Amino acid sequence: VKTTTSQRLLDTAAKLFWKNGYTSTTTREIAAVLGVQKASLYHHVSRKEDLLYEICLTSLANIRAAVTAAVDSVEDPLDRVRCLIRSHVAATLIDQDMLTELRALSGQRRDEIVALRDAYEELVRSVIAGAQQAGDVRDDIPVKQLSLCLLNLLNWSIFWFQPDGDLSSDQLAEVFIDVFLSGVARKP
Amino acid sequence: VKTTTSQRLLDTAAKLFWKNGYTSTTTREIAAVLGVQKASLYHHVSRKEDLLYEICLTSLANIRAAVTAAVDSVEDPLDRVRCLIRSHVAATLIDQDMLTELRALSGQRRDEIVALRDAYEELVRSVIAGAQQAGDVRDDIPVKQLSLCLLNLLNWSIFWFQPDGDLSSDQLAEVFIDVFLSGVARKP
DNA sequence: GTCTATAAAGAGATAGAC
DNA sequence: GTCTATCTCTTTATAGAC
Repeated sequence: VKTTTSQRLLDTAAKLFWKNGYTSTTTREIAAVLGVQKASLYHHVSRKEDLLYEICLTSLANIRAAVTAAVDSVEDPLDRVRCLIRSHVAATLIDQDMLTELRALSGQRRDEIVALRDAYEELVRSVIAGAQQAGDVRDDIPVKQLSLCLLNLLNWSIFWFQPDGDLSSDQLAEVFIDVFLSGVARKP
Repeated sequence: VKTTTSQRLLDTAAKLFWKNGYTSTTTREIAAVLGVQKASLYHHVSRKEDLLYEICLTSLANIRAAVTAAVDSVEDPLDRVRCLIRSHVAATLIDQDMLTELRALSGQRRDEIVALRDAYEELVRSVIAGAQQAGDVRDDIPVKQLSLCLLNLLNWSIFWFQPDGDLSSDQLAEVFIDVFLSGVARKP
C-alpha cells in the first residue's frame, strides 16, 4: 500500500468526516491535519465534495470485496451467513462506511453511491436466500425483511463501537451471529 | 396541543435537521419554510444551537415517556419486552430521534443529552433484565450486550423506513419482536 | 506540488424601527 | 413579534508565483 499525498488526503478527510460530519469539517481543518496550506488540497481534488465521493466509493468497494471473499470461502449456506456477519462487522467498523454522510452528495453522484449500496444489500439478500433455500433459515419472513433486520443489527454499531472497549469487533460479530440466528428467548 | 410560533419553529427545524442535517440546515431555510424573516427566529431562540438542544430534549423525553407508559401497562416480563419494542419503534420513527446530530451540540449540553440517552438505555436494560430473571430470556449473554443488539436492531430503521412503504411501523415492530426473540434459524 | 494572497459567497447573529 | 438593513466571521474556491 503506497501512501501518496492524495491517499493521505483521503484518509485524513475520511477520519475528520467521520468524527465531525462532512459539513462541519472544513477544508482548513483537513489541510491543518495534513500539514499543508488549504489551497494545496485543490491540486488533488477540485471540490470538497470530491473527497466524500471518493471515500464513499472506495469504502463501499472495500466492504463489498471483503464480504464477497469471506462468503465465497465457504460452502455451507448457514456458514456463509456467519462469514457475512463476521466480515461485514470487521469491514464497517474499520473502513468506516460513510453512509450516514451520503445526503451531502449532490444529484448524480448520490444516486451512484446509493446504487452501489443497493447492490451490496442485494448480495446480503442472496446469502440469506441461499440459507433459506437450504432449509437452514426460516422462510416465513420474506428475505427482504430478514436482510433489513440483519443490516440493522450490524450497522448501528458504528455509533457506539469503540476499538478499545471491552468487546472486540470479532467478539461483537459472534454475539450478532448468536442473536441473529438463535434469538434471545430462552427455549422451553 | 397548541401550536405557538415557537412550537412551529421547533417542528420545522426538526424536520429540516432530520432531512439535511443540523450543520447543513441554514437559519435562512428554516425562516423560509416558516414564512418569516430569519431575524425573527432570534426572538424565539438566541442561537441556532438552542433549536437542536430543545429538539433533542423533547424528543428523548417523548420516547422515554411513551416507552415507560407502554411497558408499565403489562406485567408479564416477556410482554414487557414486546411492548418496549412496539413503543420504541413507533416513537423513534415518528418523533425522529435527533441522536445522529448529537455531536453538533457543544460541551455541557451534549453531555446532558448523552446522559438522558444513557438513562433511557438503562430503562431498556432493566426491561430485558426482568425477562432474564423471569427465565424468559437467555442469560448466557450479558444484559448489556442483549440491549445493544436490540437497540441496534431497532434504531437503524430511521435510515430507511418510509411511512408510505410496504411495511407499516406497526408491522415492522412485529417483525423485530419475532426476529429478536426467536432468531432466524430454522428450528430442527 | 506547494505556497501566499485574495476573491466571492454564505453563514450566524445583531440593531433598531414598527 | 416581526420587519429591514447590516455586521462580522467563516466558508469554499481561485490566481498566480515559486
